[in-house]
Amino acid sequence: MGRHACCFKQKLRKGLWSPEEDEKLLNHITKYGHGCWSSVPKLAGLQRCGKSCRLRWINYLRPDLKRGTFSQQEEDLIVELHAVLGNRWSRIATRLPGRTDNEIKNFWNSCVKKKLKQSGIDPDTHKPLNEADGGEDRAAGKGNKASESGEAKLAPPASGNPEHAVLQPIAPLMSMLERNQIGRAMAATEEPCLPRSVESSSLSNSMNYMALQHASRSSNCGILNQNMPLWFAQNCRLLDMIPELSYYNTPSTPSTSVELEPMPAGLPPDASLLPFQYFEACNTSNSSASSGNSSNGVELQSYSPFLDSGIFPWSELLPNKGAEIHVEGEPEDLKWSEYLNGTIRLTDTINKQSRCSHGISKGEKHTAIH
DNA sequence: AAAGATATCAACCGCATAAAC
DNA sequence: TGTTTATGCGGTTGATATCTT
Repeated sequence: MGRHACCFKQKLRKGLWSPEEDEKLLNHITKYGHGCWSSVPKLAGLQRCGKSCRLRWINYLRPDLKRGTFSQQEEDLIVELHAVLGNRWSRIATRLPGRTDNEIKNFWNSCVKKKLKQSGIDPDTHKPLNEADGGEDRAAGKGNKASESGEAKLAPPASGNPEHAVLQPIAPLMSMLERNQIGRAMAATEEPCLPRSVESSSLSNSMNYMALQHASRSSNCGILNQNMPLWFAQNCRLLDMIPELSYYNTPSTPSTSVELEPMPAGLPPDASLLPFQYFEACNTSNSSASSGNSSNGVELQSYSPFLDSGIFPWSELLPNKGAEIHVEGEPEDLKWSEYLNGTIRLTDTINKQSRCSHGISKGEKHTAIH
């Protein structure tokens, strides 16, 4: 279809919106809501197509828009979400209240991409550039189905050996990990949204890779410092809380594409909203780990490639394997130790996210109406 | 100060898909 | 069930602003 039917009508204005048009649209929607977009221009007295009105409202006139420059936290979040979701800007935008998909897309294309490249990271694959140039870059190139559909490809260094890891600055990712933002960002993900076919070992290696880089940096000499075991445990644990990442059920097959398991029967409809309930404690060898650890009658998956990739005795790093999660505290104040000790109440996190993404009122209406 | 290069961002285009008929 | 209409999304374009030479 492409162009909306109303766009074929004559005398429809195109291009930048005038202040008068903005006012008309704003007044109309404020009074009556938008209803059917195709009827909005007529009702509002505008010579625009409905599509154009919708876009103008969503990207500019909506009162809950944040505008302004992106904060470092937002930037970090975008990078990490892009690594998981790819170019699904609308999905990413749902994690950044007050930001539009268009805004994020522009920010990515004009700023973040460049920064990542300068840091030696391929913005498409989130891999080191020198690797992206290699054999695998065909996967990221044009004509690649996955690439075109916006699927992110997480593939860290081929070798999981820290000595072989190419240490590149990935400050945004690491700083976010350190601030627990992945967990919070992903906690409200509606459904497992990674492509069904993803290299699971790449995901795990990616995190290993990130961790190793962090380790290298934090020790200033490429040697793990004494805090690393905890750090590793924390982040690896966290990944299992992310439904997109925890949903793989083939922990040990290296470098093979795997099909995601379907949602287990009996899972509550919104179970994917409960990532923290949908994991157990990271010991893949213990297939009975789910027993006695099911929340809402759900048998929890046992999977953690991150912990069994062979670099570290991951499982040994995790205290309270299979700890039941319950809570007491505001998510913002969550500490890693709380994750590890199982003292987080997931619903708090989700409710918080929910509050953020709905009914956002900043009290500040943007003033950019020309 | 002027010209060209680069960055930014609003808006459009076309496709996919859901909903209505 | 097939067709038409409406909506949403991501890619792309073009105008404007800013920077560099």
